[in-house]
Amino acid sequence: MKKIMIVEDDKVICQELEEMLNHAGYEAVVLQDFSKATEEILASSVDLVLLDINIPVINGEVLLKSIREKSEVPIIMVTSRNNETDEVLSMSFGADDYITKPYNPNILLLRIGAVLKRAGKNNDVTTYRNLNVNAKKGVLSDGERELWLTKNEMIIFQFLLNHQGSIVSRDDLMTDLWNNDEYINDNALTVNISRLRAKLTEFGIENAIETRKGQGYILL
Amino acid sequence: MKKIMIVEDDKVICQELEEMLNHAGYEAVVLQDFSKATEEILASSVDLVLLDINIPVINGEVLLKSIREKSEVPIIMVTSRNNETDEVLSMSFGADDYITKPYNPNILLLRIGAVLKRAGKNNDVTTYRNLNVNAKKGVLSDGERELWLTKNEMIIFQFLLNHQGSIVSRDDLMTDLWNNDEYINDNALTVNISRLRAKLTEFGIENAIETRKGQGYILL
DNA sequence: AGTTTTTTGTTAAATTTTTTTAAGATAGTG
DNA sequence: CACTATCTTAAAAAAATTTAACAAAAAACT
Repeated sequence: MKKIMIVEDDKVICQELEEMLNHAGYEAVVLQDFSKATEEILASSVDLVLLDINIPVINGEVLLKSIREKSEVPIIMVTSRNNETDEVLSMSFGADDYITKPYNPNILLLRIGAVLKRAGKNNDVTTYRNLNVNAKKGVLSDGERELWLTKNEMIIFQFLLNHQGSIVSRDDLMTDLWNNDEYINDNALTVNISRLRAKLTEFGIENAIETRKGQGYILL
Repeated sequence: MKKIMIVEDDKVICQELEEMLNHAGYEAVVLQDFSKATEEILASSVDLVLLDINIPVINGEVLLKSIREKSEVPIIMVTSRNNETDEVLSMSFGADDYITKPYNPNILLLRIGAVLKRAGKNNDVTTYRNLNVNAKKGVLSDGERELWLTKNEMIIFQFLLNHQGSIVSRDDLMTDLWNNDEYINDNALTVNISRLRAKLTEFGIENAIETRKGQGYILL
């Protein structure tokens, strides 16, 4: 479950947000002590921060910049309508999105979803067509069956997935796999690709990985 | 220069937008005929579409969906403030962002910048006439068909594209291809050019690469 | 620690795709 | 018209990739 940190001093709004987020399937956390905001947020390992620009003790934009120095955590700024330059500034300071108060709850949820989705590309669980790809467990599943990928197969698949639709050179894949530390027969890659393809075929996914001779591979 | 298609029926707003975008360094294009909107947009190879949800002839959301079926081109929806569900719906139909009318020009530019930046990570796509030349995918496409180039064909085409309108000597091309490492029959180049021409012809593009005897080739 | 199983890398032969070569045809130029 | 640069086509060659079988290494188990 995704964890969202609410940084907002109005107790009423805070509670409303908390309820709404919990109701929408997130785990809402409210920042208590604004004086140690940066530290608390960094330490809390949340998936997203909802940050009001008007908070006591520390200015919202300052906090934004200070978080950005240390972390890439997605941040949505909450700005007040009467100050449009806030929005412009926030974005250029590294916010992922902003929303003006008072906001429509549906839109807020939508934006949270969009930002998380964008950020989630660095995550453990991704999907490919009808497959769930769980990197941590090293398993592919289509709801019915599960199939294990070996370490190398998963490395390759993830790399292709992160570059889906683009040609990925064999060199890049080899660097990703073996980091050029040791010399490895470049056919080892071919064999691993071949094994990955065989597993995808077991799910009925064929020709997902195309060969572009002389250029690399491309995941369709 | 990034090309932006404006889909909007209010002539005044259209002109304002056009000026603003041009001033900001974009190339603005205004859609003229709403009845063939999908086709025109797909064929125009723009980098972004600014799509008003309230347009005549075809409903904005329908158009959005119809474009999305064929293309990944970034789309920002322009919605009216009094109808908030539009925003929610648009996003779920595949828009990359939306903005409510009346909008702050700075914010619009910011959003355009953000969306283009996000999109730009996926492909370094250039265009040639009605063709998209996607180096990462190694394909040419005209919206309908896709055709991929081999390594050498892509090298040549990119080189010509980078020097479009100028004569490129055969020697330069050969250096670009083989780096003068080894001796290669200079007819190899001719054959490669010939094959590239054949592929362009499949898109109906003929005489794009002209021969200038004794001097080289020129891409028109 | 020793055994078994799984994963990974290697090799060699087979296959596929791309590139080069070669040779005759075509077209521009003086 | 003669000369040369370029084009086209098909066949040959080269390069890249695939596959299968096996060996080595790593991991899991007893």
